[in-house]
Amino acid sequence: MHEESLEQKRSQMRKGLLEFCILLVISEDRTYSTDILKKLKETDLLVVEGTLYPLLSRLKSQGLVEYDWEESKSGPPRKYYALTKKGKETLAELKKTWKGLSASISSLTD
Amino acid sequence: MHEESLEQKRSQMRKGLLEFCILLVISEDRTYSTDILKKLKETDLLVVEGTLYPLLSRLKSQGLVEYDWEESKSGPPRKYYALTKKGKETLAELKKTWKGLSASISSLTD
DNA sequence: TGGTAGTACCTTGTGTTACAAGGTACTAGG
DNA sequence: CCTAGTACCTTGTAACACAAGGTACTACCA
Repeated sequence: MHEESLEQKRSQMRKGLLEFCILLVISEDRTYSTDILKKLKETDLLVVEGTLYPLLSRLKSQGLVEYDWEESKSGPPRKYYALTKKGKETLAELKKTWKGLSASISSLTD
Repeated sequence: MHEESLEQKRSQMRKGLLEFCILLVISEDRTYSTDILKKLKETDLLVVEGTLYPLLSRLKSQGLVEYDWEESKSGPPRKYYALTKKGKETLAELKKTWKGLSASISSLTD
């Protein structure tokens, strides 16, 4: 409510792009959650654990990503995620959508 | 659910940008709902009435837009919307956010 | 041995919101 | 006066990000 509406709108803008960005990050290299969080913070897309875990599960159950367990020297084992074939195809489509969208909006912002 | 997930992701991408785009459209010129819907369709951002009306009410109650009634020759009177001072300020901030975001994502898509 | 810190996984509850569907009411033309 | 076109709005539903809380593994050290 109240006067945090600007920040609320900002996070709303990020929201819709989240899933897309996570697919992008995973497509670069197999990674696990903490790493993903770190990379997204670097690119201005704040996410928290409570958002990321359910999202990864969703992508898994949609067959877009898969994971392997890997031991860690500094704690419990990690789930390393990678895109499946279907995930790569979906990502390619989303990139097109993104290009179209960002072009449309850029034309409005002038 | 099932295999509409691509389209679902697409619409999810559009979602977060919707409010921003509506502010953009209104900033160009005072308009009313049907006109807004038309313009958004031209730029790939599909919206429906059931989404737009509550959204406009929300923007109104946040003090970002205001409206005047205007008679129409082809039906009931229309609410013509325009940005308030606060709306313009907010939009300027959102434009910055958009620039940052789109730059970040573009750097990932290469 | 057992206590603390760090890391990693996951779940539950809440509020927001887009959308589908349905509803009211005004104008104009036949 | 009845239909078509236009414009406004509401209700119910499902998805989703986030906050908060929880479990469990490793390593270090007293």
